[in-house]
Amino acid sequence: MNNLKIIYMGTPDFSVGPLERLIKEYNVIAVVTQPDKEIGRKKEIKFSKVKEVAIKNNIKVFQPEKIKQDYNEIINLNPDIIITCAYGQILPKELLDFPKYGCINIHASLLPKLRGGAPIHRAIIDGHNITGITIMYMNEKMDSGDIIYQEDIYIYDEDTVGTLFNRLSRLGSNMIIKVLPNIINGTIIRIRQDEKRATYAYNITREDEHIDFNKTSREVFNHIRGLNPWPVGYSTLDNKKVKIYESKIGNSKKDGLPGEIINIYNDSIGVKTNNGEILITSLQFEGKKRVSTKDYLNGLQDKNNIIGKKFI
RNA sequence: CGCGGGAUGGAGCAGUCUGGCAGCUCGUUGGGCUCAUAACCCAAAGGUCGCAGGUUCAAAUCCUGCUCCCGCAA
Repeated sequence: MNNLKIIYMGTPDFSVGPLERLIKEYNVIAVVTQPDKEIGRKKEIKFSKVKEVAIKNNIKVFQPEKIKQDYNEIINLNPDIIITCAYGQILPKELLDFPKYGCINIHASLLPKLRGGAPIHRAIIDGHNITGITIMYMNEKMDSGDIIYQEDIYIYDEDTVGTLFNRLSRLGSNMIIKVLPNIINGTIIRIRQDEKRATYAYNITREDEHIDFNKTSREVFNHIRGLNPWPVGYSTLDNKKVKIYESKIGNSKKDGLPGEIINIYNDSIGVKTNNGEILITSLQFEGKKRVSTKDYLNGLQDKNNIIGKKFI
């Protein structure tokens, strides 16, 4: 089994856990990840964690701009199986058909629900109580191949994308190790996805990051934690962009327009929503650092004059 | 050289334009009040004002250079 030649494809931090486990127990001959991107104000080029792990373990790294055209090097390595995890590109048919044991994907949702690039964010934003990991065969359509194995996990109110990310990454790592022997010896059952029950988790756009206080308190709460710690939801106050990191559901019945600040508490500000109040407990104004709402309030000359101001 | 904001006791900020005693809201410590308190009252400690140089009788404040942090855009 240690002779099994695995090629691993993944890009974000989420992909690191499974990669490390596979390196430990199998023969990963190459890692494929998205091309390096310029990051930040200074346009520094930063390697992804996946790339760093590969380099540290002396594993070859490929970063094709378009794997649809640029896959010969991968085939030349003659992999027995390709395992992907949030790689970010669709593999061409030639590649899908090549490995003896196929191409396997680790996806962070209970397929056919939440196909696409942002399943963890969408699971929280959409208010799901349960999500999980699906290990599946890949085909030419995004996340629609036959299911091999699934495990589920609860989503708690305390969860953010960050915490859920960690748990799902660990779960995915364990699951691929658990199920890989069965894939090799052919003792798994392929289950076709029910297309009628398919839903989609598209990548988060700029517009998706805008917090809409016309929604219910619960929806706003889910929206905020569904974007934390990345990319973080935002709104606008006094013509300044404000990122909103954390919130709680409030219970004030005060009247007001959605987005209006209706209460000031010790460590939060109460903002009117469609059906009540949301308490903002951690935020960041443009040009400033992230602060707790308590610190923000401490810095104001007159706390009370923010009452009635409106998040837009 | 992509655009912009910022650095002031442990935290968040005001003061900079117009140079003149280091200030506010918290936190910390001590004391008081209270059946009690995260509430209230009194007091104290705590700052090379990011770094380096310049102008001035005098610089947080004006001038020059630098470092670090952040928002946008990509």
